[in-house]
Amino acid sequence: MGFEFSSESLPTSFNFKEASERIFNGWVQAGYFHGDPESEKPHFSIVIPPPNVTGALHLGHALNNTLQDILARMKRMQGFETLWMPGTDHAGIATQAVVERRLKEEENKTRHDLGREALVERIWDWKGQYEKRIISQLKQLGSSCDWERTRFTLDEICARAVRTTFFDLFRKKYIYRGKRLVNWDTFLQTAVSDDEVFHAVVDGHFWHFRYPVVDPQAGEPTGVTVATTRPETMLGDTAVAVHPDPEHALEKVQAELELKLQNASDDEKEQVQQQLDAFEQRKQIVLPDLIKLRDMALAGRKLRLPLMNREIPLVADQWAKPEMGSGCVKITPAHDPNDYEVGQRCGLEKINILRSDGTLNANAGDYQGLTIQQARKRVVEDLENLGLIQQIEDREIDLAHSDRSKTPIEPYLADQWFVRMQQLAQSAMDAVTDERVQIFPKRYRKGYLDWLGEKRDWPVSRQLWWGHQIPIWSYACRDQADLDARLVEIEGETEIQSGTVAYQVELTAELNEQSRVVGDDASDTFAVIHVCINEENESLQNRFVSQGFVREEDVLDTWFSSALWPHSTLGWPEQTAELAKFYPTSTLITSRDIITLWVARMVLMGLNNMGQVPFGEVFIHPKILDGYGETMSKSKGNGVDPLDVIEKFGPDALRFGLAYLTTETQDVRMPVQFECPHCQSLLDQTKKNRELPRVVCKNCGEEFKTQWARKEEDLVLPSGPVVSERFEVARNFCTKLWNASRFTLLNLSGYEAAPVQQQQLAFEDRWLLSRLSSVTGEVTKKLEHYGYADAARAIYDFAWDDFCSFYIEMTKSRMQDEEARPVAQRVTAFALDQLLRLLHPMIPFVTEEVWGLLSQIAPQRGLTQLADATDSIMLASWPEVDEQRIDPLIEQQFSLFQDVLRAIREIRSRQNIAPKQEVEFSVACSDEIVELLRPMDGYFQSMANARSVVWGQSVDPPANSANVRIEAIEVFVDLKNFIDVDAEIERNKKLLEKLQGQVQGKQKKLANENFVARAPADVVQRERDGLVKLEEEIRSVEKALAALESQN
RNA sequence: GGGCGGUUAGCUCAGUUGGUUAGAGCGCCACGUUGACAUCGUGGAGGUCGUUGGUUCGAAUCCAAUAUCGCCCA
Repeated sequence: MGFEFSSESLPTSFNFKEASERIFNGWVQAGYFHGDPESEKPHFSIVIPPPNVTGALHLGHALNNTLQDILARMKRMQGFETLWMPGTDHAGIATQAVVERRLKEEENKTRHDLGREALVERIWDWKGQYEKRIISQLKQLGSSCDWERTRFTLDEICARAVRTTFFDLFRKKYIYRGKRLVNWDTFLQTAVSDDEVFHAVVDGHFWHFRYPVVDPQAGEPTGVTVATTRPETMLGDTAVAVHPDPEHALEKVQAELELKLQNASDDEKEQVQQQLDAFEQRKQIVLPDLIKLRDMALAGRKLRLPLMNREIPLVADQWAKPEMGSGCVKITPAHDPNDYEVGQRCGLEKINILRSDGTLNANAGDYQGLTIQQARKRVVEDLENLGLIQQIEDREIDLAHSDRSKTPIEPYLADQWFVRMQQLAQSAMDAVTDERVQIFPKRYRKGYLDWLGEKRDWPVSRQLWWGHQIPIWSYACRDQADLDARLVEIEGETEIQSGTVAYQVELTAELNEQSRVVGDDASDTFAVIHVCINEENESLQNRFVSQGFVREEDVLDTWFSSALWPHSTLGWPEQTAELAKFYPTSTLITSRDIITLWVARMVLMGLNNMGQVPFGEVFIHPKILDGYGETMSKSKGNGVDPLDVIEKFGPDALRFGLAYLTTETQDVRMPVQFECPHCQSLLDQTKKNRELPRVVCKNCGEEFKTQWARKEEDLVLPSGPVVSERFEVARNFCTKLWNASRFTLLNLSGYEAAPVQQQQLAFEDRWLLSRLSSVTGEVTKKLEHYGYADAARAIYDFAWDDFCSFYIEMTKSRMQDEEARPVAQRVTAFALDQLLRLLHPMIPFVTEEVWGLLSQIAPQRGLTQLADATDSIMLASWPEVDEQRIDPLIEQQFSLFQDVLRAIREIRSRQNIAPKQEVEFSVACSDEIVELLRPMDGYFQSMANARSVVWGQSVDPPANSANVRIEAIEVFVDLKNFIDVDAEIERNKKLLEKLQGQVQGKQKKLANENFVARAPADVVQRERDGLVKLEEEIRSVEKALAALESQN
């Protein structure tokens, strides 16, 4: 006892720099983040979407993890045994590409110079560095992950899960090998997935050339014209296509144009008409030939492919667009995705002309060994010499580039392992359809279901060294006898019999039947035996190798291991206590761009391996865009580093700011600024200055460097971090909370805990407790349904407006009153206690700090039941709604008080009355309202420096007065000494005008027979009542106006 | 080309089942600093809800078309 805080001991803002690490380490050391599988409590578990180890975290990660942490912290307080499983992802291609690029830049070496083992070792080094950095970032954010359990998708536990899964799928015949057209990065010599490809428009050409018809009949065209942006691909052409029904196809296009003409505005009409005329003209010329060619195609006629001098068929296929070019199109199935489809439909050969390094192979004949660029030039020259080039157009081409190497992508036919999706996809669709997995917001269901509905087999091979190497050993058999002999041998293996090894036979003839690929490695293989081993077993593997089996070099798609994340991290395939306790996990929080790549695959793998969905709910959160609506990225220079935000505003502000922005429908636009290192002012980032190596501060004129600084003279400048002022709101809120807490702590001297009787409560106490209960309910409900922004707003408004602006202001006088003080202290301490708990999930650091301070001076708190404060706010229970305390009547009455107070303040302000100058006011209102408001007299004094004179039904306004009317209450402020009569007249006139406008609107509405007859009775009545009130109001304004004018 | 979402105050966003002449924060303007807080307080100005058409007694809200921006898929 006797302890008290002095204003000197409490600074006026929370020093997060000093406190954050101390507080966080305290939590870790106490083991509060640890999920106990032996616990009896119900579980709440969540797996982190593992950030990839390519680089540091950005603001999107900060958002993603803040949202998870908010839930985890709330659930812990609600009494759930909570596990938030952390970890990182190896991100195969992305990480390998980064390391390879550095290797090239710094040592001018390729991966082949280093070899597989050494490269992988380097990538592990990289991973070590970045994983550390990422985890440190997550911790600075306050993430309450169970750090002792941190996993990595390539660690031993995850590797075992991958191996077990792959073996299982292989045994079930869900894994098979096939050919597939992939996006080939000739620089990195690997396939890249579609989402690792970006498109860029480049200047190019469109070459038109002519293929002669073999033995043309009389009246037939002697050749066809085709066009391409990649002339060298003609070496791999296996057909030319013409539309099967050119007449109808053209009619359709014409009909569309005519429709467009009908609907076109006058400006556009002319243009559309021109298009239509040109179209008709073309049709006259092209159509007869196309019909002939179509007939020739159906008759099985051939063309002669120049340079290669081979015959290729003319085929009928809808891919040929009769309205474009000549209406015919060359088909290169092995080097174009659309042509590949045509090849499949028409049973064409697929001739691969490329080697993996981007040079041409033996199938390219004389052009073998050239690069693509060289071959392009030569092919064009040679065709030119043959007189077969008809036209060369300049054209902008949309060209696919590899995101990793920034070089153009070549479509390339490669051996790939696939996962058969038929059953797996169906199971994942069913899980969402029958709501075992619920996706929020609901609109994302459609994309998930549509994508899975295609049931496209999943190509899982990646031509990389960084990843889970595919556990398959293959043996190529020369002939049937060889195969038979091998099979006998294999069948004899004990491991085959015991089921730890499985095998498949791939007959080359069957494979060719499916894809008919002509490659440069065409061998005399008769069949291939693939063996898969269920777990790492060196001696067994060596045995197969000694028998001539060769291990598959490729590794698995990263998503294969991520797909197992919810159960692999818990120890599967081992039946661990963690798995039993925490699987299925409760929810998954992620971003929308990986719903298909990741979420869908986790569902189907979870079902396959565990027989249960991996999570019951999925929440898809917004994306963070910059002020121009562009996604943030380092390459644009508009990326905000969460650590810069933490440095400037603190972790709580970062978190609260992000939660405050997480609405259901919107992505988040976040205008970005540079922070000047010289004067700390913020400079708006523009599309221009975000690309500069140095920027001049508009405020102080000094220069600072950006991430683009390379030159010596730029590098010496101090750097200006990229931040966003959108976090100011949250930072100010944290400071506000801190200061409200500071006030409370300073006023708790002599606090003694004791139960508070209902009748001891002051009017404002009951009001605050009522509001607190409502807000508790709202915040809880919103957070439980991912309504982060709503929850943040509700608690923000309550803390700032209700608690600070009203409750604390009102307790100031009670705190000075010996008699009223104890109850005021108890209620304030309780309210602050509850407020801290509600805020803790969003702003954990400042709430923990205040919690500790509050517990020093008020170690026991409560209204009816006293309880000792827990050591940490993390151990405190989540506030419960006390229905008994919700009192709508009190809230309504309180808002009347607020209205009157606001009216007095408004009059003071518009009359420019100095705050120190006391005013007198009178209130005209019913007796009931007098009853209610009179006890608040002192608060009008303390909060508006106003003294009441008369209350009641018949109040004569003072001669010199200003008035405000609120519903049935009219407030008059006596202005004896300081009235600005003209201003007051002006204001009343303006008000009168507005009111008259409103009356007219209502009168018009009520005069409308349709409205009166058809609108619901209560709506009509409301209009009538409103009209009466307005008319009363007008009368009082007119009265006031008359009084004022008589003064003048 | 298909799907999804956005378009409300200078900026960033709310706006529940259609029902008084649309809200918040920031910014702006005015006034204010001897104790919780200038990272603050009090007050004020500011928008007719992208456009067009429709449904309705009544539309920011429902429907259709259209413009524009973003994302995903092809």
